[in-house]
Amino acid sequence: MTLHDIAARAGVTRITVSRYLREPERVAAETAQRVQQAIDALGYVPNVQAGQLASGHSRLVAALIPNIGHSIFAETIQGLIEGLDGSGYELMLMSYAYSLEREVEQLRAVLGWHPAALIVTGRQHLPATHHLLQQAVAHGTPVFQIWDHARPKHPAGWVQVGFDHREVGAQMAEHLMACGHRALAFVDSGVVEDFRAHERAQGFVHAARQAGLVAPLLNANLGDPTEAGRAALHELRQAHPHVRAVAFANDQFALGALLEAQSHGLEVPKDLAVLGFGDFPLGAQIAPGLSTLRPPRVEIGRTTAEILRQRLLHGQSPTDCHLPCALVVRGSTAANTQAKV
Amino acid sequence: MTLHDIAARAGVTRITVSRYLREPERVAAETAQRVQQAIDALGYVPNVQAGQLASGHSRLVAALIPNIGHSIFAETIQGLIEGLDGSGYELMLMSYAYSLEREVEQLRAVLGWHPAALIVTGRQHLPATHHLLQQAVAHGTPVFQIWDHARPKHPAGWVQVGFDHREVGAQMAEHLMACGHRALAFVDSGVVEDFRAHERAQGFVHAARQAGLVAPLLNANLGDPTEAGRAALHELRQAHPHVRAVAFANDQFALGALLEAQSHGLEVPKDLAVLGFGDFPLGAQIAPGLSTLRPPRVEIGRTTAEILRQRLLHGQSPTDCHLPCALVVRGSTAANTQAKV
DNA sequence: TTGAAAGCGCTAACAG
DNA sequence: CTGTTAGCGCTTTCAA
Repeated sequence: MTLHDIAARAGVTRITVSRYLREPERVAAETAQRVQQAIDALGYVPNVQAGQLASGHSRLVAALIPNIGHSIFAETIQGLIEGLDGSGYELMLMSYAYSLEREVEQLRAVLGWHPAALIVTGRQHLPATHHLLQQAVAHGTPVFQIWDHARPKHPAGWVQVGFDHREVGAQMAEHLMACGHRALAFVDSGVVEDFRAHERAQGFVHAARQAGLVAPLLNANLGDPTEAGRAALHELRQAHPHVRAVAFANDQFALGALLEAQSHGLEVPKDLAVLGFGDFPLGAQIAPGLSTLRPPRVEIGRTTAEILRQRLLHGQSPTDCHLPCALVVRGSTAANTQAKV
Repeated sequence: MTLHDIAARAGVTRITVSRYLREPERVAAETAQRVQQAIDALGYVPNVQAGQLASGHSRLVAALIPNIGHSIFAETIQGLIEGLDGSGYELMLMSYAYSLEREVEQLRAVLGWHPAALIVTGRQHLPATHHLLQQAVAHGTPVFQIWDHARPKHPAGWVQVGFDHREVGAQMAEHLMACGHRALAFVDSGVVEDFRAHERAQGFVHAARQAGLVAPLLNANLGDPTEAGRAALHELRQAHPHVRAVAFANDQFALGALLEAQSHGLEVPKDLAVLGFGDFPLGAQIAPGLSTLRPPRVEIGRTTAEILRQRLLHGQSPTDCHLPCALVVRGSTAANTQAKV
């Protein structure tokens, strides 16, 4: 089923059908009608790949995501898809399970599809990845770095949509200090490639040091994150029994620690303040509610889609969008506080 | 950067380069080396779309998912991606937010890419969707229905990977009855298009009726599912105060209900047994642990990928894979029971 | 307003 | 083992 079949049935040539599909106003009304009838009758679906090959224009956007199973990224993807809906662009998703080697491979594979834009997560990649991205940019393909936003500003062609994770780490320390705490600690992710978690950790420790405090930094175990949070709290209480306020690289760790603390009879937040990151759904349901920083999960996807459309359709767009995290104070850091959302 | 450039640099013609890429053993070792050098030097990436157009073979798999944001589907996608990794096939993902109208549109859009296989969620679609899928099958494109498995068996070309949701509903009723309960109820999803939840509800009510019981059936509100679970329990206690065991369409509802029950001083499972579906991570962490049915989230993705590879590479494959749910008994239905996983 | 010719980058089939 | 010819389904440019 090709243009040819439609053309034959409508009594025109292929080019007229093609033109009707792309610029219907340039075809006589009466011809248009016959063509449309033929299309409907035969259930014609244009071959996108042939069209792209001939025109040199791609309608494909490729996104490289560390782990789609993580709900935090799943919502961003959902936002991306919704934002792209109706634009004519399709999304090709690659998930590399936090393996940077696989990221390069996936990038290589996807480049063969000649995507109109590339979306990558964060700023940290293997040199080979950077090299390929540079080439793509040089070739006119915009590259979006999402879930991150940091100075120094990247060169032209690159777009950042996200927030500064060091700054978020600092926000976390400042909130705990504002609650009156001086004995702080941070539990970082044990996944080496979770660079953004490490930046939050650094931001936290740095802010504490600025305030004259020394905040110990632990690494959570791999495996089930809630279990890891439990274990981390256990370890922390052995090694640093004086600590009264702990921030975690994510809410799952924090939740595990909260449950662990309670099961040992500690009162939260009186004996121990607990602060998470991510605003996962359950933090609002448990008692006490989990204080946390809420990243703009869906907004990152939607904004990226929006900038993408501007860029691809009109050639111009912002190169930069800072979407800050919101501090959500619940009971785990501030006694007698209503959920402030 | 095309085959031509590589060929020129290696002192051969395009076809030799093309052949080297696809059947390296059919090229002289010495030639192969020169070609490879040229490829490396110029950083050549073959144009997938041109190749597919010329060969008529597609290396694209399209998947239609109700909602990627739902972690339950996110893990299936992760499984799919992992299972497809290294096969040379790429995944194109479409999420239609449980809108069947959008599902048809997305299907239409993706058909233009001439995918090698289609993956759809469940068996229930608009007639237009069914029609298009039929056409695809008639054309030799296999269609996978995932997250569902039911008789009567579909015609050739279709593959089911999942489980029978009515059966799961029955399993839920049977577990509660085995715990000694006679006053049962089911809280179904309020999303009209969540057909699989409705099937679980029907299976539940049917199994209860077989046992001579009348189990009331409520619909949860839309919006935040944990809140909806809370509200549903409230409503249930007003309308059917005698009920002592409730099953829910998913764990989030169940969790909300569990928390609601506890906040009203009800003892779980003594005063009220609570059973969920999905085995979301938190059910194991809270006290009492949430009893639930665990669907093979990741396995559905992996198995689908496996069957897909068999089908696309060797032409033959099972047409059917039943992956049952596991009953996970924790404290919310059985007092003094260890988590049995 | 419509059509003819040429070609996008690659591969199939056959020939050498 | 390598090359030639033809063409995948569509779009571009130009001419009618």
